Amino acid sequence: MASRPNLSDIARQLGVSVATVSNALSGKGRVSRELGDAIRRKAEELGYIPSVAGRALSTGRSNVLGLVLADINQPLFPQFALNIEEAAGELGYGVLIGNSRGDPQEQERAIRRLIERGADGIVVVPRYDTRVTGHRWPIAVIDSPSSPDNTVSADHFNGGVAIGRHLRDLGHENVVIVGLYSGSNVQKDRVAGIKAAFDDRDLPIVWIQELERERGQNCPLGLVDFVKDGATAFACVSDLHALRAVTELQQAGIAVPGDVSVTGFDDLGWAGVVAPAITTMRMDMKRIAHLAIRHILHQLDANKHEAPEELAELSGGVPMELIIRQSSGPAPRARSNTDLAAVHARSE
Amino acid sequence: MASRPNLSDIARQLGVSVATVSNALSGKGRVSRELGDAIRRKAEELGYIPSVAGRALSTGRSNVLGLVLADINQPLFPQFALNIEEAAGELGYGVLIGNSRGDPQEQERAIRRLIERGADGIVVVPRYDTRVTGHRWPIAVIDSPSSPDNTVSADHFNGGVAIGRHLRDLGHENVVIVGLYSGSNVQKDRVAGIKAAFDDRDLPIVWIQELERERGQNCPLGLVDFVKDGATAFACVSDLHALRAVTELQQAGIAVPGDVSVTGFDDLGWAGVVAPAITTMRMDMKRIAHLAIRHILHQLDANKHEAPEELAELSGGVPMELIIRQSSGPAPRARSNTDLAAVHARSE
DNA sequence: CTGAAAGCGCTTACAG
DNA sequence: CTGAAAGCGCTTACAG
Repeated sequence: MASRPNLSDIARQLGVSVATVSNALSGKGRVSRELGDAIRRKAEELGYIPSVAGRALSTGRSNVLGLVLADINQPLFPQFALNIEEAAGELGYGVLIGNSRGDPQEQERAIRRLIERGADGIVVVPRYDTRVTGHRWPIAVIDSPSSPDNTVSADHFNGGVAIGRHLRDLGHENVVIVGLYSGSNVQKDRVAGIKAAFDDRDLPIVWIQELERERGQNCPLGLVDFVKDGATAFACVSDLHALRAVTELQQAGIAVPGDVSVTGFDDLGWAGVVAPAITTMRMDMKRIAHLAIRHILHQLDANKHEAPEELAELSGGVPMELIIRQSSGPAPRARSNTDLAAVHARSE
Repeated sequence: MASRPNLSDIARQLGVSVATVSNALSGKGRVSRELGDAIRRKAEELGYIPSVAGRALSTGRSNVLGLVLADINQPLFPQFALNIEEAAGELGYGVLIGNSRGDPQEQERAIRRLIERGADGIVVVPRYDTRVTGHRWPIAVIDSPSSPDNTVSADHFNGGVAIGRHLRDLGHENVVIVGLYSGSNVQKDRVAGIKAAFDDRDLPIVWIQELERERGQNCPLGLVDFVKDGATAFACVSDLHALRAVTELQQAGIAVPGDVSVTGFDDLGWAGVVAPAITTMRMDMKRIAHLAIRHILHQLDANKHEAPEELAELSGGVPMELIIRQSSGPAPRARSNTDLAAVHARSE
C-alpha cells in the first residue's frame, strides 16, 4: 500500500468486496447510496487512481487512440495534435502519436504500430494521394471531402470559392493560383473552388513542386513575371506559399497589397504577424477533431456513442472561415504603362 | 482464436507451457534452441502480437512515455514531437501527448494526467518561467542549460555567441536584438550569448511582448526607426521574429540584406523558403530527444540503462549549428547621409 | 443491494 | 531446459 492504492485497498479498509467497490466507482452495478458514498469518499481520501492496465486487460479496451500525422511539413501539425488530444481527452481517451515521415509505407507501418500498441482506434491525417484502407480497425481519416476514404474534413472547395470571391469583389480579374502539388486532394479542391469563383475560367497555376524539380529546392517562384504580365493577385493554396509569395514580391520592390494582393489558406500561426498580415481561410479544427473522435467511438460501440449525425450533413466538409487581413486589397486600377515600367524598374 | 492469438494459443498448438513460450519470446529464461525456434516460428505464423495490457499489468510498466508540450505557439512543436516519438520508438516506447495550453497550472495537470494514464516517464518542454518539480516520477525537462530543472537542451548561450560572431564578422557593429519575452530562459541565454559576442556591450533590445502590451497585438515593431538611427542588423531570438522583422523592413522599402541584415534562431520549417532565406541557428533535436529519453529510462531502471554519460559532459547544452543564408550579409559601409535620406524617403 | 469467482494475457520466481 | 502456479488490478456475469 506504499505504492498506488488499488481497489483491494479500498475494499479492505471498508470491509466490503472488490466487486462492490468497482461497481460503486463505475456507477454500473447498483450499490446503496450510503455505501457508494463511503466508497467514493475513501477512494478520494486514498487518492485512488484506477490502473489503466488492469482495466484494459479486463475490458479489452485501452482508452487510447492513435494519431498518425503525415510529416513535419504538414504545417497544421500542432493544430491537429492539440485539437485531437483535447477532443479525445474530453471523452476519456489518451492520444498516442505516430509519424509517417511523409512516406506512404511508413504511414501504414505507423498505423499498424499504434494498433499493436493497443490503440482502440486511429485518426489519420494522410499524406497526399495515399489511401488508408484495409485495416479492420476503427479509423477516421481527415483529408478532403473528395478523397475516397475521407471521414471528416474542412470544405476546401467552398473555402476556395470564398477566397476567390473575396478577390473578385476587390476587383481582381488577373489572378494566379499558387499550389504545391496537384496530387493533393486538399489542394485540388481548393484550386477548383478558386476557379469556380471565376466562372471556372482557366486561371494560371504555379505548382511549386514541379517548379522546384526543374529549378531546384527553394527556387524563386518567378512571380514578378506574372505581375509584369498584368497579374494583380496571387491566390495561394497555403499560407506557406503566400508567405513565400509576399516575401518574393516585396524583395522585388512590389508592394503588397498596393501593387498586388496575396492570399493564403489555413491561418498558420504567423499569418497574422507578418507584414502585411496574410488574408486566409481558417478551418474549424475543433469541430473536425470532435467529429473524427466521435466517429471512432461510434465504430467502437455503436450503442454507447451514436453516429455523429452531423457527419452525414457535412458530406461537403466543415465550412471554413474567411479571415481578411492586409495582404489583400483593391485591385489597382487597370495598370498604365508607367505603372508597369515602375514595377520593371524596381525589380531590376 | 478468431481474434488476436495469445501466448496460450501458441503454447497449446505446440503442446508446451505458456511460461516457456513467454521465455522463448522474451529471450529471458533459457529455452533450448530448437524449442525456441519452433516457438518463434509459430508465433510468426500466427501473427502473434503481445498484449501491451497483459504485459503492463504483470510488469508494472506501460512502455509508454508522456510528452508535455507548452502550447501551439511553441514553433518547434512538430520537431519535438517527431524526434521524441522516434527516439522513444527505437527503444520500444510509445508516446502519449499532453498539452499545457501555455498555462502553468495546465502544465502540471497535463503531467499528472499522463502519469495517471500510466506513462512510465514524462518529457516536458516547459512553458517559460515555470518549474517542473515535485513529481516523484521519472521526468526529463528540455529547456535551457541555465534553467534550474533542466535535463537536456541546446547550448543556447553559445548559439547566441555564434550568431553574434557571424554578424560581427560581417562588419556589423550596430546590432539590435529582438526577442519575445525576457522571462524565457532560452531567450535570456541566447541574448546573453549575442551580447557576449560583442564584448558584452549593451545592445538595444526589443522585447516584443512588452511592445505589444503597449501598442496591441501584432503591432509593428518599429524597426525602421532603428535603421534610421544607424542599425545595420537585427539579431532575432527566433525565426518567427526574424520573419516579422524581414517583412516589416521589406514593406518599408528597406532591403534585406542589402541595407540591413536579419538573423533568427531554430531553423523553422519555412526559414529556408522565404525571400530572403533566413540565417539561423539550428539545434540538434535528434540528439536532444535521445538524451532525454535515455535519461528517463535510466531513472526507470538504472542497471538496464546506464546514465547517458554525455549528459554530464553536456552541462552547457548540445551545440547548435549555424546555418548561413541570404538574410545576413556584409554591413553596408558606414552610411552616408544620402543613404539615410534614401531610407527615409522609401519608408514614408 | 452485495459478494465470490473467474478471467483478461502476461511475467516471474520457484520446482522439478 | 521446462512447467505449474501465483499474481498484476480490474470487470463482469452470476448467485445469494
